[in-house]
Amino acid sequence: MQNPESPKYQQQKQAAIRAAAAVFARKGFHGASTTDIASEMGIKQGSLYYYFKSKEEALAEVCLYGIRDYVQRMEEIARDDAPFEVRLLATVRSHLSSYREKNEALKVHNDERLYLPEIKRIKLKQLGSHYRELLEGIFEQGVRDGALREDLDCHFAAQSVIGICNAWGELIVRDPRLDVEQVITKVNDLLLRGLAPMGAKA
Amino acid sequence: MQNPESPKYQQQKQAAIRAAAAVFARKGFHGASTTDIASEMGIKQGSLYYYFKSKEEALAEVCLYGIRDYVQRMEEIARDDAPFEVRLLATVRSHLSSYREKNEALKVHNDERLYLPEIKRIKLKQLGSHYRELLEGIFEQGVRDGALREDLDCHFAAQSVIGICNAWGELIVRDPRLDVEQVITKVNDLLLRGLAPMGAKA
Amino acid sequence: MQNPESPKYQQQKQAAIRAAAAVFARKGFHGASTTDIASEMGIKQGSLYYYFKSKEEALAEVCLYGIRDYVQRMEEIARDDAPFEVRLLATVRSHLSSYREKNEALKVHNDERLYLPEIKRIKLKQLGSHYRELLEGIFEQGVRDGALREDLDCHFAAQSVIGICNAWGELIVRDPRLDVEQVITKVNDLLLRGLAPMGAKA
Amino acid sequence: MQNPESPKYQQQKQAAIRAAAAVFARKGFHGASTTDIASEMGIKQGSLYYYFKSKEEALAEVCLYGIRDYVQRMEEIARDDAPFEVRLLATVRSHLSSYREKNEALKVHNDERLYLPEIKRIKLKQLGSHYRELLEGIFEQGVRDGALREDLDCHFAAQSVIGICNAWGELIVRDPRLDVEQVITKVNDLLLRGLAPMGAKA
DNA sequence: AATGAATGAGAGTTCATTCAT
DNA sequence: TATGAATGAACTCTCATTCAT
Repeated sequence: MQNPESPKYQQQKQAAIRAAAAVFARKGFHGASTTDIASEMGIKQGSLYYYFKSKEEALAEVCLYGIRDYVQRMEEIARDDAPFEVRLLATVRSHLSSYREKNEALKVHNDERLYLPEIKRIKLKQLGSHYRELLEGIFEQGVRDGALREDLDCHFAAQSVIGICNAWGELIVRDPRLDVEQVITKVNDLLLRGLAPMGAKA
Repeated sequence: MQNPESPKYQQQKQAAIRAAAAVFARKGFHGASTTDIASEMGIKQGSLYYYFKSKEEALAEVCLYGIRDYVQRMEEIARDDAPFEVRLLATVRSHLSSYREKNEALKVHNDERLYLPEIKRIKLKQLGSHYRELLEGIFEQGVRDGALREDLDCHFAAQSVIGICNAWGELIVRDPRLDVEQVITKVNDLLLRGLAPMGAKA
Repeated sequence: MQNPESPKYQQQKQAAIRAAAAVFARKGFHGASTTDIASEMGIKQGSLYYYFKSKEEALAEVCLYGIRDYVQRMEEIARDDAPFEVRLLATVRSHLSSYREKNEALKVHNDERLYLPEIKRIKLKQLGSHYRELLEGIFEQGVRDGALREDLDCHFAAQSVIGICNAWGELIVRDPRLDVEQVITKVNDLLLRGLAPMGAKA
Repeated sequence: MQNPESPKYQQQKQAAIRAAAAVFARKGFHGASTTDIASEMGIKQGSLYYYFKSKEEALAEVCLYGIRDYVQRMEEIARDDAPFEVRLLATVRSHLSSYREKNEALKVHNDERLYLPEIKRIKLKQLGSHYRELLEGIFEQGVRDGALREDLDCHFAAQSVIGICNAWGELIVRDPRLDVEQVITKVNDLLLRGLAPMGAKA
């Protein structure tokens, strides 16, 4: 809207995005009202429109906010030259701790982004694809290094990692008592070694 | 509401549930209107109330419908006395083919059931817990049989299986070209053996 | 909306259009609220949307209603093979009595139609142009017959007739005590003979 | 509000009135927003209230501005001792060139003044009546001088002149290519001599 | 002299729900 | 068994207005 440099404005806008994320995560996009969001951040409903042009735009901004540094962290992991096991663990940790540490924006991105019109989803799609490609690259490297099976379907593997992390992410969000670090370890272990005992036949 | 035994009524009621499932899956509970549901089944909006007392009840019935025979199939699998590998595969197959074969009700159960008031969710919770417990039982049996690692956290494992199946289920629903049988095989394999090559150190 | 054949629906829709016309005439399009319109026709605000998709559509329908038989009457006058003086009088009479007899829709058309988006104004434009062309045709015939000056600018004349009639129309609407028949006579006379005495030099 | 004498203030106030006139003319009183007006004059919305106590007051000032020197010019014409034909032409010219030369305030006065509360319209009414009376006086003088028909209804004539001028005024505002001087001539001629050929019977 | 920020009232619109028929 | 008609509450969004700075 106005002077987007004003620090006060920037700060409030951030608060608005976080409030929207919290409410969307709790009630879903259509189930959440702008009154909910406004009162979550302690202003009146009409004032919300000082920060968002529309409820839909609020969703767009939350989704972007949710996925942005999630992708960025993956870029760092991909850039890093560590062995596969380290990078997988980093990936799982980054993904799962997003759900606990930061806020609910990632969950909102996963669950509600489809309610955005195609055109507002382009950027999100790019980021999502980018994430998956980076992850696939890590898997391909893992195959070359012998850290993964030769016949691995890297696309399938990447989707599965994302899927299982999102599933546990939801559980983490819903149950605040869950020990995230422990979940991270177990997910990582499951992904690497599966459930069967070592040396079991295929 | 009268004559709820009449076969015509039963038949239309089923159609109503399926229509609601389709629409809820597509637009979410709050995003779907009763007009959407009615027109999906080819009747007028007001007529819906002949089959559902309220929109919320429609959701409840869809969720129940979605999870009921999903649980039932799990009961059959659990009752069966097959080796663990067979039962895991059966579980994954049952779960994933639900998404393709039957209808969208399971997805609706997963994504929208939280919008039901606590009281209408009791039955669903029971069924869900029952499912998880059956699955955990299968895992425990697998541990005893030596088909799974001794130190396996069976609760974690069950949740993970459910999570990864739901994740792939969403992908299956969204992309009709996916080869479900292939996904089943790969998911099953990933769960059993993980991504690392055989004989890799822990 | 629904079965547009239902006589009840048609009847109520007419009432809605007339109510909207009255309110728009009184308060202008932007100054009128849908609550005003609804209460003018004795229903609740939300129910208005059973008859109009939007307030804007209500305006469109009022305008169309206002101009439609106004044009139609002009077509009859144009078709008729009467001498010019008769047809001019008929035109003025038709135009001015519209304002008194029928309703406020013509005034709304004149004053508010510009608030419609271009696309909803096409039909109105056609009708308006048609009206003016018919009137110009009458003037051209009058020139040929010698009832009008040879050098008359028929386009100018038509616009002027329309303009002066609309101006008196507004006065008629605003002041119910005005004797319309007398106004008709005087306007007709002014148009034909002007203000100057007979035989005055140009 | 302080220092209303400061020349800068006076200048900006004039700009505000002109901006409001332009916007009201384009969108109507209710259709125009204070943001529109502010941005038309290049300031921010809140700053408008430095010049107007309220939007309604802005309308009042625009109307007054629009009609004031319109009346004043009429006073000059009335004071002048010219023959009737000269004064009529001067009247028409003054009225129509207002629409082109000055600004949109006169149109706003004509179309929107009724949205002012009775009390704020008193002054306008006085001015309008004064104008009409002056014009009627001119007509009465014309009758006495033999420049007009003996039986002329001067009130009717004055209203008609005003009406036809306003009608053409709207056309002038809407179509910038119209040759105003030509319209003036033709309107004047129509008023004086009517449409019929010289010497036609009544 | 002007603005950024906020507000509260009211707008148009949608929609779950009811009910006579 | 189904529908047309209506309703009232909730919702998103706009906007005139205020005021500290």
